[in-house]
Amino acid sequence: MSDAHRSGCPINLTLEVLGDRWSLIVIRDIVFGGRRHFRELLTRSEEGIASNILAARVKRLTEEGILTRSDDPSHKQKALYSLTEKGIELLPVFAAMSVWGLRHLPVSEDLAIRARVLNAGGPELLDAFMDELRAEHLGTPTGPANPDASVRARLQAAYEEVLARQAEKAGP
Amino acid sequence: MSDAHRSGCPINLTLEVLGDRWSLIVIRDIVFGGRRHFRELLTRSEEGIASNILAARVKRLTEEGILTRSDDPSHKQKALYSLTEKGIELLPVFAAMSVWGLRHLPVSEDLAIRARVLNAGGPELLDAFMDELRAEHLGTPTGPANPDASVRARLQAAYEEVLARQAEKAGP
DNA sequence: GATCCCGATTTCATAATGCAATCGGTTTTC
DNA sequence: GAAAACCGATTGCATTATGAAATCGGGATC
Repeated sequence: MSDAHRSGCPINLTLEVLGDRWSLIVIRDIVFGGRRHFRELLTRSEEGIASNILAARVKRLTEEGILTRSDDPSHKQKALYSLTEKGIELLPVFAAMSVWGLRHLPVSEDLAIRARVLNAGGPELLDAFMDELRAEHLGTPTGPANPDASVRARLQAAYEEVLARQAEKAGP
Repeated sequence: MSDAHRSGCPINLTLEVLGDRWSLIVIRDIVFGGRRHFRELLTRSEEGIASNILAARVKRLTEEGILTRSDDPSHKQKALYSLTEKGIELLPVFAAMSVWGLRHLPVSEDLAIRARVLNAGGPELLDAFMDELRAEHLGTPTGPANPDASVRARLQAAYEEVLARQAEKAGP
């Protein structure tokens, strides 16, 4: 990482940090997939990231203050990756990208449902999700009247429902 | 451009199209800078893009349906690049990235002011800007009661005001 | 104590990036 | 009407980033 920036434009600086094919994929899997360990990110990735690329990305994202790395108390050599507030606040970027991809690119229905649900929920659902991530990753005490079903669980349920529907359509 | 996608996830597909250091810079200069010609994009770029990179990007973005290329009637060999609706609808992505960059990265005040103004205007200003871009790039008839000052002109004015203030502070 | 799993690292090939010079053509200048 | 400037690229070449596959040493498991 060079200390010299191409320009001080917010969009440019954001691209210098996240403008590649993998960084946001890794963060997406942590945010939406609930992955916290290296192996989870490596093996349960839709896109099949290579281990050296993943290692480089988590290192870089940690240096950039988007992730933090800590030891998993239950397993001495297991690293636990957590989002920082800086990382959690990428959620609106994901939301905007999802809306665009949903409208203009050939998304598969099963993987698109999460984006659809998240978008349909509006800013309120987005905020609720961010609060949930803060509780999970920062240890922030949960806010007033925590809903019984977490946002991620709701997104996951919607995803699995689509999968089940596709399976039953394909062959009973 | 390979036809095989890594996955059908909206975020992944978006990254496959725009996930590099330059694509969004080029589009940003067209959207916010009003650039329409190759030379303008090449020489008036804050970040100093190389001509071969720019050529590759405008070609790719055209193939992806984000830009269109046409002949400038006033100048036989001048190419005019226009945004498509697909390109115009990247504006919310820029907005989200700007907000994040503004909050978490070392932006320079002069280049940040546009992002601040656009963000302060909320969804209404964003929509107005998108309508303006449609009129400019798609030839769409302007909507009801077109405001006398265009959104881009307002952003530009704010930018120049900051520049002037900085100049006067630096040396009268 | 053999085996498996852990977060990486090494090796090597390919692709992207970046700089400088240049292209064939058009338009402007004097 | 010749010279100069400008147009959107393209080429050649060096450097850097990316990526796939195999592998690492150390702990955990049984």
